Amino acid sequence: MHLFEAKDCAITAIDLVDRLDQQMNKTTVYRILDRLENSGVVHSFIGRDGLKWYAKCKGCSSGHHIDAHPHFQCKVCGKVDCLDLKISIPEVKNYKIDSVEIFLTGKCSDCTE
Amino acid sequence: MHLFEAKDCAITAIDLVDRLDQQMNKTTVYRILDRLENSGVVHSFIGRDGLKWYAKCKGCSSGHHIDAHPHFQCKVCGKVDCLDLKISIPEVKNYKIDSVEIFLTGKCSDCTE
DNA sequence: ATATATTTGCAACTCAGTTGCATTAACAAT
DNA sequence: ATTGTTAATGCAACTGAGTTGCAAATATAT
Repeated sequence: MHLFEAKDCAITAIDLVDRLDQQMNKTTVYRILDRLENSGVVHSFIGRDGLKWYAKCKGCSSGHHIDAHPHFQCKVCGKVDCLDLKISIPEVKNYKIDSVEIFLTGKCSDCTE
Repeated sequence: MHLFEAKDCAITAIDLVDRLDQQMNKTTVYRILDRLENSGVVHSFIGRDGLKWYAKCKGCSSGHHIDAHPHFQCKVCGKVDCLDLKISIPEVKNYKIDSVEIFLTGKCSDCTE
């Protein structure tokens, strides 16, 4: 049932909806994604185009996602990867920081000729 | 004409559209924002809700925005600020990084009781 | 004054995501 | 097994930010 989250890189919600079109309804996909996110199986983030991306969690727990790992989108092929990289955000005066989201763009190795 | 970008913190596109409803058309606002962004006067980023935010640039040049400064949204009041903070992203093997976008959430000083 | 290019307004459209509601499936309890 | 209750699904209609096409208006140049 929830097995379809075995993708290694990130995927957009609509992409999943389209891919599962034969098997289940749009609404159902969105609802399952919500549930998976709340239970800490996947995490989501918003790309520069405003689309919602999903990727499976490694170090996240339900309720609190460790969002500190950056996401990288290749400008050429459009693929999005979770980078296994720890970025530390310094304390900022007057701001109590709860969550961190980092979105990088550039060129992935596949597209670097 | 372009003077309305004197806001100190960030503002959403729709918010601007609504605020300027009496003075100009929705489409015009979006087009002016596009132009302002391309000419390096403002920069834009996408919030967790998928909305487009705009804020005026300090160290950006047209064509290449210095996006390395983080944006912070207060979970209580919803306000978004540009933080004057330089985050360095380490080199990552197999990834050529062009742009960096950092979105933080938490509590701002106004909302910390 | 005429021609050309740029800017604006309006309406209709797009499309990712949501909502309401009826239907079905899952699971208990008697 | 049968009824009752809860959760999961499907479908259609909606929402709302952002876009597009095109005509009208303004500006700029010749």
